[in-house]
Amino acid sequence: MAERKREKRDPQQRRAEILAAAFACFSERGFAATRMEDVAARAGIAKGTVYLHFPDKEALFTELVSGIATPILGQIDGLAANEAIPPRFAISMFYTLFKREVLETERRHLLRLILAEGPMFPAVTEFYHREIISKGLGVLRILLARAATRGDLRNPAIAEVPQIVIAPALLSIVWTTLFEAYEHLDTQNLFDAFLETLFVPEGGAK
Amino acid sequence: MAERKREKRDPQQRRAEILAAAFACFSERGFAATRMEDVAARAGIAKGTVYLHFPDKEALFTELVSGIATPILGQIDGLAANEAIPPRFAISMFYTLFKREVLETERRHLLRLILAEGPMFPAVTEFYHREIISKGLGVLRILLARAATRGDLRNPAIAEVPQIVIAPALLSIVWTTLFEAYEHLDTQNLFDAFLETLFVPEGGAK
DNA sequence: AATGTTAATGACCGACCAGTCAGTCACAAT
DNA sequence: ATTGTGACTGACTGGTCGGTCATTAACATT
Repeated sequence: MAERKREKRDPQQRRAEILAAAFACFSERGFAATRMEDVAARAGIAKGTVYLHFPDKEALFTELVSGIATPILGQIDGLAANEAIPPRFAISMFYTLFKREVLETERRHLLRLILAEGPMFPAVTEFYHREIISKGLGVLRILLARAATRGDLRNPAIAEVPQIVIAPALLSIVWTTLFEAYEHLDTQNLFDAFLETLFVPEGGAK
Repeated sequence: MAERKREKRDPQQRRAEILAAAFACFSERGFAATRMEDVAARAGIAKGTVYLHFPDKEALFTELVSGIATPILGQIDGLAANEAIPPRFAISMFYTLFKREVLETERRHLLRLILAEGPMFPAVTEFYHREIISKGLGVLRILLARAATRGDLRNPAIAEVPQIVIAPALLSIVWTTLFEAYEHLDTQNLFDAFLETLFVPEGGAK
């Protein structure tokens, strides 16, 4: 039954398969509860093979969470570059991007993983702060400052606390991965209502 | 050295000591990484003794997280009861209460625990949604509706998404327990700026 | 003082699992 | 066909830890 034949692979491809399997396992069971054998089985290989590609469980985990994040980076700071884009539109795009690329994909589990396992892996937390949070806040700071000078913000003071923009995104992640089963949250509505609260209504800007 | 003598105790007190020790251990290392022996040692007793008070590790954990939350409940819905209290003030008090009773105490670790271990313990998640989140949202819904009819809200539509009010609180928990070491977040400022954004400025109300 | 009662102890058991490594097999080179 | 290479395998090891229980100590009763 399901006789698994030995099969050589391109190392890159094998690596990717292991990472994909590891992602699935870690996502649904957490770091501690995931067994290396589970990962191997999911990747369709033997346990020992995993160790040909990653030194140990922790390395597999950290490489995984670091690797998945990087691709998103490019998209983010593209938003601040073009000064012609109205700040409100840019932040709206930020939410849309977040929704489409994270919240509604398997990547949302990655974020939960970082929230959950972060304290156990300071290196991962530090990496995320440096590469994602810090850069994201930088972009938001620019956008909010621009919005403030244009008179687009109902409360210009929030330009000093760009974390506020992240708050609904964080909430949506936590809600959908914890409470969605008990009570639905309309994230689109959440983001829309929040944007409408931050920015003065249409026609209010000069 | 430190010869530990046998010592009988009032069962209630012993229980409380074990729960306190368990809270400390689970908070700082998570469920999986905490050993029952750690808990026992921290409580100053032998491992077997823990099992005289709790059937197993999981029961200890769930009882712990359920038990600590309950006391906060009373304070919360006191805020909605009195109609004379202006909604803005009530929500401001909500943040103050949250800051003083959760964010700046050891209880903040409890919240992180639920975020982190929640998916592993559906019973706990369900309990929290039912007893805390759901009730809290109910109160917020009332307060926001009241504020909307008084014309206090810059964007009345948020009365339909009370989760928005929770978002900054959630962010503050996650930030302080994950990123505070790398970048400070002034939570008072966060809450103040957010309140100022939600509500029309002084004198704007009727 | 002797006896009974019960909380407390910690050595022990067995399940579990990260990581290893001697051996195997697919494929390439000759 | 034969041989060499190294990716792959999975039984095994060493250690860990949740949970048990025979024993012991503290206290109560007589």
